Amino acid sequence: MTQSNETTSYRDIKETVLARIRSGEWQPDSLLPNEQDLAVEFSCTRTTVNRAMRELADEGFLERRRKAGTRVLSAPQRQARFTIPKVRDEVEALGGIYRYALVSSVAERAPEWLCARLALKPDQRVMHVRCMHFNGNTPFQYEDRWIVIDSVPQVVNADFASIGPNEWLIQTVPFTNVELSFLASRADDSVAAFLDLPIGEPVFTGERITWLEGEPVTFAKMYFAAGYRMTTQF
Amino acid sequence: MTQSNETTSYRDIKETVLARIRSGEWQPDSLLPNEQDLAVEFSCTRTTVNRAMRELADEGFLERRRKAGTRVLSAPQRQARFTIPKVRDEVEALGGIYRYALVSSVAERAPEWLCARLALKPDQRVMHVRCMHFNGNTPFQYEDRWIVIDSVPQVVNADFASIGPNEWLIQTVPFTNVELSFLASRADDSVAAFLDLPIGEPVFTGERITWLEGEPVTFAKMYFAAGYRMTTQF
DNA sequence: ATTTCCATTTTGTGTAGACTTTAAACTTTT
DNA sequence: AAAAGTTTAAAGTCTACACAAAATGGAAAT
Repeated sequence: MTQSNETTSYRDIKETVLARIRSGEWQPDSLLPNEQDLAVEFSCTRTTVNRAMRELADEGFLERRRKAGTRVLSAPQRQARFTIPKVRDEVEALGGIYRYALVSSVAERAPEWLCARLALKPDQRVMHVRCMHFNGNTPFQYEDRWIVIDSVPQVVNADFASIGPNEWLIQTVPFTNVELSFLASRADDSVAAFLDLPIGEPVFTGERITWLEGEPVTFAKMYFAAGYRMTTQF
Repeated sequence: MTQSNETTSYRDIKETVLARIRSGEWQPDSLLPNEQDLAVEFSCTRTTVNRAMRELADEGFLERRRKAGTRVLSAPQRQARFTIPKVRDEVEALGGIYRYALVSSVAERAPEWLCARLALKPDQRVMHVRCMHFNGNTPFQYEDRWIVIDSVPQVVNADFASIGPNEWLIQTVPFTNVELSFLASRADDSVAAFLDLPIGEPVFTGERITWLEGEPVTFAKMYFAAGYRMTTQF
């Protein structure tokens, strides 16, 4: 059969299902008709229904289990998707001019807390890079980063005066796993100085750990300037 | 033809493609073979290749355009997905015992800043609910929330002494749009008192605005206890 | 009453093929 | 050249059907 312009598409099905959930016709926890029945109702194939339902499940509205069927999630486990842009893009999206400055770049023995955090051997060496990201002349982010030399030997030759460690890493090593955290920390004297804040001021802070096939690659702390907020819509 | 146990599945294709990207075989910005050719290479149908590539594009690794083909994204626009659990679930996931306490619940005229934030008419009335969420006896989150009465008339009869406003809203009104922000704020005297912190301490703070088909429903500020961090892995 | 095992149901994924939509690339006209 | 129209390649989506895999619910065995 051919796909006429009156076909029910998987998009239509998604919308209809969502509408039924919102209207209360399909209550939370209730079991939905199976795919075959829905295919009949929407007069399309099961394949099309399957795609619609699969996507709704991916998006966190439904829960599906073989044999058990599909049910409406009671607490719509809606997930916020935060895009993690590169600082440069973030600044430029604000209409600002991105500027980068290296503060320091030293090879050193990994401090104890870092060994614990990344499961490093006691004497492993790391490259410790500190740098600033500006929006024009205004501090935007202060970055404090450690890169595991054993995992990325080329790092000893990298020129972090001309390129930020994040951009360098992205184009140099791939990664397979990331752990990303956000928290509120207080500005210690160096953070305060770099971000031009009073000491003790609240600072929105990100921490990022990156691995490549189980090998720790880098740990970064990112301190954002006053007033920063991370926002998403869905 | 039937699906033997030696079939290449869309998962295999995804893995292979990712591996090729990581190994550098397929450079950023380079154009990939078209679906038909890949189907031949993987000896499967185009349908299967399509699913693999579509998902990789959804996940932010590829960019696809009709006629133009599929290319590797240079800056893998990886998105972090934070699940936004209900406080109760979050506390229970920590192995704690969730306890809830109402602080106050008053109907009032929306303050000016809120009118601006939610695009309310000057004299619209809102229900102002303040409450605490505990992990055992330890403060976990202080919630300061406003609910637009015109959008949710039933709210005037809700008993927020026995159920938290968030749980009540979830089971009462659906929503279509959400804006969620996170920031670091400083504890003012009331936040400090509720969370048992010194005044001025950094507090990880969430703000959530919810709409139903364009109508503003609620604005919530969530102040998290000291040491809170929001984490995700991918 | 409890555990083990099995049939059955429901989703998951694949094949094969066709039509649709988009937009890049080419061609013609102005 | 620049604009407008045309061709065409690639992804997007649907049909129709088949077999696979999981897990539930009940039957059988302990």
